[in-house]
Amino acid sequence: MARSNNKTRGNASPPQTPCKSCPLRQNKAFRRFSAEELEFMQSFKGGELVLDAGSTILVEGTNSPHLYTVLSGWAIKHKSLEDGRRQVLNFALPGDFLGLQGSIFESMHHTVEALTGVVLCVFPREKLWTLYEKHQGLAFDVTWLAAREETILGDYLVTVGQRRATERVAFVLLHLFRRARQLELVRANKVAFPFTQEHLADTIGFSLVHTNKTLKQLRRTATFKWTGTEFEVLDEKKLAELAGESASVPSVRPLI
Amino acid sequence: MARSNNKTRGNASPPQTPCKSCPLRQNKAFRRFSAEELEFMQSFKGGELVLDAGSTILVEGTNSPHLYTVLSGWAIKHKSLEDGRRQVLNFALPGDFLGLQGSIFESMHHTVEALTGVVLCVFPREKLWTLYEKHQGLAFDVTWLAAREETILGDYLVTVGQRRATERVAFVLLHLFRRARQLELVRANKVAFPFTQEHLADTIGFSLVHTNKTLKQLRRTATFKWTGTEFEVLDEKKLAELAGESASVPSVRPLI
DNA sequence: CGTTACCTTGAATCTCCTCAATACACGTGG
DNA sequence: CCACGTGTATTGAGGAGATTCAAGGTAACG
Repeated sequence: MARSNNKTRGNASPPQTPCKSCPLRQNKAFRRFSAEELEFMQSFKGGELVLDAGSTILVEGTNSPHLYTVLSGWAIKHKSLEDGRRQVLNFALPGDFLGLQGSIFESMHHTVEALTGVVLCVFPREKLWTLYEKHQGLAFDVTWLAAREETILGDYLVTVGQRRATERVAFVLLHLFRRARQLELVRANKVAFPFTQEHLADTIGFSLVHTNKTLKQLRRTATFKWTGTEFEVLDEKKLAELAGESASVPSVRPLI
Repeated sequence: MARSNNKTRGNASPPQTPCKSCPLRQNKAFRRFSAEELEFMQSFKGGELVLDAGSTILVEGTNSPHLYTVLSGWAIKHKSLEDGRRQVLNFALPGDFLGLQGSIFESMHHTVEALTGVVLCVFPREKLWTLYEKHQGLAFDVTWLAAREETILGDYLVTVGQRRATERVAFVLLHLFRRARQLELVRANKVAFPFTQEHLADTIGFSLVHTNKTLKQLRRTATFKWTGTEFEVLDEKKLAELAGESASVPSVRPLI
């Protein structure tokens, strides 16, 4: 279940990263932008926002004048019921785009919270329309990102609705591992997972206790280790089998 | 659980409906298109496809050269695991857009199946790019539709992950009732629901038997009637309370 | 060195699943 | 017309799976 953690501290205007030399764009997972596109992104970008772990980035039911791209760090998207039950919808990693719903509808339909310290690129949402008018390639990219989110939510819905306990845990852990690997966050099959068993429980729709017992059972398969923050995959093939079927992680993607 | 039903019969080129006089556009729920937009939609539209109930419209893992808009009828979007377990992701009603994933990724990530006879507007996907280039308003609409799908999937994920049995059933029934009402398919609080308890079970992540028993329990609240195909709401406020919290149905939407 | 956050485990209970049987409506072919 | 098969809805019984409650353990941090 959720805990309340409402601090939102952060620094505006830290040392800026020019889009041309964006560290994320070095990664082959992101499609190459043209010079004009990069120039536009630079003009679109209103600054950077640095937030501590635990900060709230966007709030369900409210509206932000900004769109964000995660430059570094992890965040979590979730929705809550009145009595405190909480469902994690998805995780946000570097390159992920946040706040589109607020620019399209009257308000956000979920909350986004930083799991680690994060650096966000900030875009004023009133310029989103300019992007559609002047850079159709980027407009298509925005649609791409929305469609990808839809795909992930669909995979998670299948997981929560149909998979059994060990499958659910294996599926989510492997999915996050593979996303992290695509972003070159994995070294020697190890990656820092900055979330707790409670986050995992709220992702797969189980209680914390049952999630813990399922993890205990899964550890006997010796397909992974997860101690403290470090997650290590020992037998990816077998873990993928335990997950039932793995979620697709597109190999090339846009970086708005 | 799923049954296999692979017939795909249909008639191409039936009497065509010109976009200008599209019956759906009479409905105030859809935003008004400019003359140029209507003209483009007319040129974008490649024809109409009429399919019987049970027909498969799009198949997970494959790719279709077409995009579709539902002109009339109901369809269901679902994903299956190898052993036959099936998760319904969403329902498609008139005005809903189908096949975007196939135009953005290598293939569809879910299957779409007609629940009733349906009439679909057919669009060649290679012209989607022209839409982005020439009609940014429509491009934004495509993004809007993708974001709306994301919102609904998020609501369903919360429902399956966190709500208890009666809440799940009430939530989905009310959500579909309200979507149907927006499309003027509801007369005297009654609407034809063209799906079975098995479809509902696969939507909320329960077995058919347990779904049936939950329905029996819910009927005692006298908030609705559901006999045969007809669904009638008797006490919407109370039903909404039983659902826990209702999903948003945007009041104005685009019709691609 | 106490507090806090997170992880772990056991016991009792309840929710939900599977299996199995029955009932009903409908359409098809004899 | 009736007999039969099929799809859907309903109900009971027994057991697997998940929840809640409760307690204890460990590492990090001031």
